[in-house]
Amino acid sequence: MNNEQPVDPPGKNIGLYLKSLREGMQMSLRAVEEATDKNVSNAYLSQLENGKIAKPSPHILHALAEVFGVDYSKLMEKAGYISTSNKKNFDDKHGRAATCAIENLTQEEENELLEYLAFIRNKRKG
Amino acid sequence: MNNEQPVDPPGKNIGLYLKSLREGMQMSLRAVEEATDKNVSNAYLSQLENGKIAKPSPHILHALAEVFGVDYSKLMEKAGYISTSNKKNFDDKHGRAATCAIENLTQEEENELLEYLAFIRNKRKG
DNA sequence: CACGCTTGCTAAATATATCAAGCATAATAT
DNA sequence: ATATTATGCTTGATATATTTAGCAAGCGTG
Repeated sequence: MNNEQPVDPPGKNIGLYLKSLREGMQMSLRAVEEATDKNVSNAYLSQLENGKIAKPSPHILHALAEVFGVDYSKLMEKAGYISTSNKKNFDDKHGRAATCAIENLTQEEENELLEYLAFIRNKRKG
Repeated sequence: MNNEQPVDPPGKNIGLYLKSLREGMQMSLRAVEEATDKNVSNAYLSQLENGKIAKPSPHILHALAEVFGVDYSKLMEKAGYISTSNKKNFDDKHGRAATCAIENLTQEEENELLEYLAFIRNKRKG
């Protein structure tokens, strides 16, 4: 049996994720550096986004999570610090639905996203 | 008001905690090393216990948590990766409806939604 | 005592995260 | 056109995590 993993290069997952977050916010690398109060250098963020960092420290992830307004635990997961089973421990221990990938939404945001999701799904058909 | 923190020396808290755990289990440093499948060397554990390590990687903490049968998040907290306020975030942030209505996204959809979310959040700031 | 073995620890070596500085190119202003 | 700036990226340096090898003290046994 061929058991090869999709061979995610070590930090590729979180890298692309962080990049999409930053670009979504239309922030430059240096803007993020500023926003984190210099806690994350632009150089480092670049390497991070391009999958050149294997194990970024939680402090870094925490700073970025705050800037991007996403869940710390989400970044920890993408960084490989919380396997899915672990995530269950982290999150679900206090009774939260572990299945949703986009977390930390206000009700309003959730509504808007649902609307947008409908839109892009529809668009695809045509 | 006297606001002094107990000035915990960097790794002292978790060090003593780990040591008490290990001794409680009556395991030698090398026994723990074995139990973690060599994921944590005895030498490193020694330094850890004696407060000589500032930021042990979550992987290490995870391995130890399993051996000692304690909560990963507990160790993460002792290591300073989850401040008490963060812990609240970690655990009960989703007190807000655990109903995440946005589920079953393709990777592509997720990325698009994240981008859009970033956009509307940014827009809001004005 | 001498021998093997265990234990906690440390020193030297290696690996990796992180940063400051700088490069190249594209955009923008003068 | 040219100077200025913004942006993404690479590089060289430093700090620190983590490992391998090894020491010194203790312990039981022949």
